[in-house]
Amino acid sequence: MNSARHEGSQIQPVLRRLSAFRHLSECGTAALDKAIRERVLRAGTGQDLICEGDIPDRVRFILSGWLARYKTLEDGRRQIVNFVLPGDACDTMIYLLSEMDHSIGTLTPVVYSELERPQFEQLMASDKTLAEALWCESLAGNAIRREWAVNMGRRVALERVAHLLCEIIERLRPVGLVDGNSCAFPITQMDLADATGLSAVHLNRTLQELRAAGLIVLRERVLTVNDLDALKTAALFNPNYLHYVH
Amino acid sequence: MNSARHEGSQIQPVLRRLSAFRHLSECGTAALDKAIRERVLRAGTGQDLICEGDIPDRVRFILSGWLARYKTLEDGRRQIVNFVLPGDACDTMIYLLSEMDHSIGTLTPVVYSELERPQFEQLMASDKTLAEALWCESLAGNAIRREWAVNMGRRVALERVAHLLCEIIERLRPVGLVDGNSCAFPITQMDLADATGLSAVHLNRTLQELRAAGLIVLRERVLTVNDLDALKTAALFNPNYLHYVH
DNA sequence: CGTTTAGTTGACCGTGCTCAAGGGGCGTGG
DNA sequence: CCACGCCCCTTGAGCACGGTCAACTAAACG
Repeated sequence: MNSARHEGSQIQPVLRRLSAFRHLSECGTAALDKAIRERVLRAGTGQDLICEGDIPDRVRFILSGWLARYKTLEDGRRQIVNFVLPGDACDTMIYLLSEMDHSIGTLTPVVYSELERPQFEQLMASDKTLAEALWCESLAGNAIRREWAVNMGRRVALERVAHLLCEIIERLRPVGLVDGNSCAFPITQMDLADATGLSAVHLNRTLQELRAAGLIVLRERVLTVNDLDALKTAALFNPNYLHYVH
Repeated sequence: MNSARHEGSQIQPVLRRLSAFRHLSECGTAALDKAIRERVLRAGTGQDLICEGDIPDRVRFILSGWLARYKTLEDGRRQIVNFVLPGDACDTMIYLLSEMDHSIGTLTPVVYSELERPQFEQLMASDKTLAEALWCESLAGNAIRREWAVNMGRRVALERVAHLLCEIIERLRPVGLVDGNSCAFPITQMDLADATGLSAVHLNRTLQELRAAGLIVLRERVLTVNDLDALKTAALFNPNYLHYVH
């Protein structure tokens, strides 16, 4: 997370992520670049960018760090319904809704850019491929949520955790955050538990099972997967739902 | 399901559903009406409108009947990731993606309208409030999927089934398919099980628990809920995620 | 009238949860 | 510099929620 020092140059993840959906024209790239640099902010771990019940009036792009969309039940049970990773947008057109139905909070220190509605609409109007890429990003987010429903409804704990790890790796790869077989993995087991619908205790045991099977190495906030195909097989992972074109 | 006899007049559900998000102008209503009547089709129970892997090239509006979005794992486990009810669209802008990541199949006989991409884009361009309503519909579908993640991850069987029933009622109500305390409920327990991530046996027992508690009456394909507030309390149901404006 | 599909019930079992305790790393304050 | 507290991870024991397998009934259907 050393991005804070030169945040102006940290648009890379967004460009790389959107490029996974559409080849961006120079004009679109320039417009995006300019809009994002306009207002770069940062937040520490455990802060909410926006809460359930708030009125959404702006769109954000994540430049570095991990966040979670989550909902909390009255009695405290928390469910993470999506991770938000560098390059992701949250959310295209969200200001059309009158109220947030979930919260978005940081799991690590985060650097992000904020666009007010008029700026964002201007951006969408500036370039057709850029607009399409943003729509695709939104549709792909939808698809991820569908896959999570399958994950929680029909996969057992081991498959479920393996699947989530495969997804994270395949989402980090196009934004350049996977180095060989490893990637930074800055979140806690509690976060993973809340994302998989498991208890923290059982999540811990499931990770140990994955380690014992030689499928993952996870320590000191670094995830290493030496045989990704084996992990994908264990997870029944099919990457089609990520909708990358290249 | 007697809609087949006079399908030309069955645009009501779509109008009513979109009106829940934005007041539609006369011009928008007329354009929508015209576009939908152009090509009305029907399908029997158990047919797929589109399958995982297919290339999406058109948008559909459901005029009557229930469908499910679902995914199937290699070993046959099925998960319904969403119900598609009368008035729903599937899906705004879907043709931007190169391949379907899930299937959409009928659970009952269905009457629907199909729009090719150019027609749909023309429709979106014809009226601003209509376009916004369609976007809201899409964003609300997103929100429903988030709530499902909470449902499957953090609610126990009884709460989970109760929550799904509350959601269905609150989605059927604005399209005029709730009559007093009752609505047609044309799907099987197997479908409900696949939607809640439960086994068919346990779903059956959970329904009986809800019946024994006096929370629901479900027989002969009709669901009656005499005390909806009690059911909502049991489900920890908060309707904010449906994003209805009126 | 036979066959299929949907719903129901029982018995048994296993995955994953709860409760509880303890260890290690790290930051903070005395 | 050390003590303390906090957060995160780990482990054990017991149990319950929900799954699996199997049989049976009732209704729908051809």
